[in-house]
Amino acid sequence: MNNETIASLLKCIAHPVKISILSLLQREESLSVSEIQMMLGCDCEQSMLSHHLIKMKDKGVLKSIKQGKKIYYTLQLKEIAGILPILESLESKS
Amino acid sequence: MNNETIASLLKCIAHPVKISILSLLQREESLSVSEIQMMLGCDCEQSMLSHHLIKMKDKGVLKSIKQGKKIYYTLQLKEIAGILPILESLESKS
DNA sequence: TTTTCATATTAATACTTATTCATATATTTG
DNA sequence: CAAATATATGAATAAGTATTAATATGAAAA
Repeated sequence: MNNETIASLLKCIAHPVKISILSLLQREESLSVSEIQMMLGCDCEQSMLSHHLIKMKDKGVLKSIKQGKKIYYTLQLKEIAGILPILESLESKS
Repeated sequence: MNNETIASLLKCIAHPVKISILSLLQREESLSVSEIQMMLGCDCEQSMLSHHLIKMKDKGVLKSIKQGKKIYYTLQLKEIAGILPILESLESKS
């Protein structure tokens, strides 16, 4: 991946709610939108959440499959799982 | 680090030129602004570069020391060095 | 076959960030 | 001290992104 692409990927996930979503999907393999919403504890409204998910899907970070009226999202870029723990373990400075 | 802080850190480095700067500083330990500018091969103008460096310094990603009329920048958040290789080794999809 | 449930889409607005340009500051050199 | 060098600062504008609200779609249930 070149720097251009790396930057646009980071931009795409650089949002607190998106980070939370990624953490969830690291542990759960596959979750429906409404499950994610529950787990986020309503600090994200339906349409906002949908926007987040779709953007990450477009960038190839997530993928989704439809099952009945639900849509299940999964980590597609598994390597993301590698960078989150590094970040989480940092000392807070700002 | 909480998700809020992680997000703001990622946001801060999510820019192609900033990624390049970080790569350079991973290999070189310490570089002056003008050295960085040379190495970037003029796809970044003086004041733009200065803005980038200062923003990363403010977030604690870089630190700087002054020596004569030059200012040397160094990686402060060394752990960044851990996430770049992961990203660089990804297959390009967008 | 109408209602309900789960999610997506669109458009408008508000916010944030990037970029540029002009100028300022501090240090060294002649 | 004047000129040159290295970098920072600030303000203006442009460009991009987030947020919200209203509506649409599509599948299942009644």
